[in-house]
Amino acid sequence: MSSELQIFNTLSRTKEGFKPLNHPFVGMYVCGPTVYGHAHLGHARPAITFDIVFRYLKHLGYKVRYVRNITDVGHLENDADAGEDKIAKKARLEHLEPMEVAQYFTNTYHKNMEDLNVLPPSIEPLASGHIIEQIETIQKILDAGLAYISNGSVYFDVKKYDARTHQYGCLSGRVLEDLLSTTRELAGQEEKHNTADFALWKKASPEHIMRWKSPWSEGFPGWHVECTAMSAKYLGEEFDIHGGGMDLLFPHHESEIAQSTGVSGHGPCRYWMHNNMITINGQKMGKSLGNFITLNEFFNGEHTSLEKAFTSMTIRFFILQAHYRSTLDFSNEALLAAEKGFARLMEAYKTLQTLTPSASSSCEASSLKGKCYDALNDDFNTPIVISYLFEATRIINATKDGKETLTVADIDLLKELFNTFVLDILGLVPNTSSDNTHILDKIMEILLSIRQQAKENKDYATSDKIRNTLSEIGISIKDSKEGSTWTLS
RNA sequence: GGUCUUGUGGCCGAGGGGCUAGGCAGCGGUCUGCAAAACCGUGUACAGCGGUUCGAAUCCGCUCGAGACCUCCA
Repeated sequence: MSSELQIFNTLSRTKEGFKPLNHPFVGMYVCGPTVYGHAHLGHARPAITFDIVFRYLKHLGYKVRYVRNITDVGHLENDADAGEDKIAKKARLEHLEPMEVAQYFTNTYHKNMEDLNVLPPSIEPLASGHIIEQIETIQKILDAGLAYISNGSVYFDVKKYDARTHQYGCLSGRVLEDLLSTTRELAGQEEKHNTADFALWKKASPEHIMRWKSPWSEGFPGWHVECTAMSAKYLGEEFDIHGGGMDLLFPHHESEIAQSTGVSGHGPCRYWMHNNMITINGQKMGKSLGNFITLNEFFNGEHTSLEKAFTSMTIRFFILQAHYRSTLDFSNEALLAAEKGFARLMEAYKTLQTLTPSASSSCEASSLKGKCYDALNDDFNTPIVISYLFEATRIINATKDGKETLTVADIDLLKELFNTFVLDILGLVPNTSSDNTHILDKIMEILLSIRQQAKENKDYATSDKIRNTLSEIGISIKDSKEGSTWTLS
């Protein structure tokens, strides 16, 4: 490859060459889901974005430790139940143990991720399993004089922190004075010195069921400490990449920087990466807006705004067709287009295995590999990679039709291109129907030979009946000079 | 109101001072019993108005539109 990996760092708002702190090791932390609901399309974006980062860094030979947390405690709700944990609320409504709810949605999240071919992270720590570490982190911030205790709760003193020229707002581009004047007044804020201060520890109200003992009160950790405590525990006080959705930029990641700096004197990582949002009718798909479609609904088609079910690979391909820092607008039409495009790509992969080599190549296939590396090195530009893969697709199809020729070496090069980029790095795999594939293969072989016989006898009623009936159950037949092939849609 | 981002052909989306992005859809053809697929050909696209420049979709300014964050959110 001719270029080096460049990563867009939110902190500097520029692309920077990637240099790991301890070559060849790379530490990466990504904010995972809060497990109080089914994962929706929005959740698939960071998962797939950082799956690509994870896969590509490993492909480049780095030894990556990828930590992605599960938030099963600590997020406050902004409604009548203020102060009550989201997970606890759901549990009370359904008469379940909070941990039962968390476990249930963790399980479905894992299933969804597996379907999307998202590799599991190296470590997936639970917030509830790291209360002690969070208490220790809070204590260190108190010792540094950057937090105060108020009525059993502990708050981060943003003004004091900022006064030490640490610049609260360096990541999100905010100015503390503006924050102090624009932060909305909410109920239960009288414990804070300033509205911009954020909770490190919250004293639990009597009805709050998720609670732990601490030096300050029986309660639960605040919104942002878990990531600071767990990333430091598994990746050290400074690591390479911290990722998450753009909506977490402020206040979550800004506060993480403040907490880390309070503990160690510097921010937690070298590179901050943020994926953009998936929109629906131009608006962010999110829980609070109620305009989200869960991944399960995509897979089974049971949602009013979906015309049909879509496979997990269509979703993955759809997401990879846009750059991770751009918004991506969902619509049936866009997804249908992704579905067809993906099918064409996978069809070419299949065709590639059956190509007959020639003595010379009539087209230029050898430069594609380098171009794909260049695209990935340019801040993981997957849409550009895909455009080159379609160029390869055109060459493959034309060669099959006898309009272009390829040498054995070039065919091998294209096979390597597909194996490396499509399968390994982009993580796109052919849709598989079941474990009975080989049986299906045999049955189809028989059906196609009967149909061929019928065609030769000009018994088109029979041949069409076979084709149409198969089409109804999702198997499409393609006829060519060499015979008929079939695909599962 | 503050901070940040953004406006590309019917749709989704790259790119980003002079070089065809790509996919889907459409149209015309080749092939085919028919269809599908595949292949070939096919598009006055860069919100508007000014400015800088030999040259702007790309840089700058203004106008208009959209979004994100400021409150849990991927």
